[in-house]
Amino acid sequence: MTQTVVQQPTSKAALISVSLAHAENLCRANRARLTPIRRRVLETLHNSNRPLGAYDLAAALAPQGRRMAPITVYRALEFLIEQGLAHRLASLNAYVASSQANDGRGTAAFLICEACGSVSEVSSPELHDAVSNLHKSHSFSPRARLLELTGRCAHC
Amino acid sequence: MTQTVVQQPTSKAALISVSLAHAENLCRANRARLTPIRRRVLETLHNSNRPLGAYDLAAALAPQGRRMAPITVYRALEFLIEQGLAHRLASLNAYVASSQANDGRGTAAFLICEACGSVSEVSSPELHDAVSNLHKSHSFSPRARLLELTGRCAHC
DNA sequence: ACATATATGTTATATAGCTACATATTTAAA
DNA sequence: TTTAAATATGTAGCTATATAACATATATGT
Ligand SMILES: [Zn+2]
Ligand SMILES: [Zn+2]
Ligand SMILES: [Zn+2]
Ligand SMILES: [Zn+2]
Repeated sequence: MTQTVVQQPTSKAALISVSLAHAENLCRANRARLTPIRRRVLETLHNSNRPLGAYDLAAALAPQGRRMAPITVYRALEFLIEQGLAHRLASLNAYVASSQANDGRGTAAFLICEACGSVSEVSSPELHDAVSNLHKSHSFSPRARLLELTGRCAHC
Repeated sequence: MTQTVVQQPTSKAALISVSLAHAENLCRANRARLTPIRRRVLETLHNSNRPLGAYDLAAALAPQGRRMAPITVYRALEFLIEQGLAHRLASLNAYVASSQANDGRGTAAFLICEACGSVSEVSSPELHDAVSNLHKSHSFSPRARLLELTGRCAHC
């Protein structure tokens, strides 16, 4: 009996369309509106293999030579970040799409490669606990966490 | 036999002068030059009970109405950060003097209170290990760590 | 005293993010 | 299904943060 090995849809395009579908669902569930502009910003972030600045996005989202008004991009980013669909990297003044892989795994950190510019979102229960204990031991009520580690990735 | 309880020099002014003396020693050891400008920037940071922006420093360091050239402040900050005497808080675009208390205790994090603006530099071996393991498990060579936790402090 | 490296002064510019207010679109109520 | 309210976008100008480029001054080592 022969077995057919089906190629899983792991191409970049396929992964992105999965992410966008997830975003649609999430927003529907939250009664939040993933408008065309917001969707295009998210899509552009997913299509990029490195973080994009707000003005990069503004340029990417307008036709040749022109550029979308920066405020429009900032408003879309604010929405996406609120929904947990994107992150701001404070050390780069740039933005990335959230990785599905890290959903609901608690405290996430970003590994930022200075050589190739790539960023990966990672987490560990150990890290989550350490941060959590740090809060507790200082009676600090957390709202936002910013964990960015800069250096060289495995490949560089 | 009577015992004289000597008041320890724990006033703010005394603590600051200890910190500045430490800075002098450190720079001497590193053959780095703690020039008057750099020293004044560091002193101003120590005198503040909250982080200061570069332009705040520029205003504070020039006589009434005038302001030091921003680039001068940025150059001084760059020096202080290189020497480990100050930190940049990326989530605030602001700067703080390093706490002596955290010297050589590995990875430090900052607890930033949104209500009162205070910042404390904290650490734990647990946090240090968690970050360290995260690096290792992703074959990532770290250079800089950015750990900022925003919320409400014990007092607020 | 000289040469070199380091630090500061001066001016202009780049980059990032936001305010204010008008218009359009969507949603919910009447 | 009008109407009203809430939400989103357009447009213009502005504020805040950070750096580039080049000249001058000061310190350091020979
Ligand atoms: Zn995420
Ligand atoms: Zn890399
Ligand atoms: Zn420190
Ligand atoms: Zn507080």
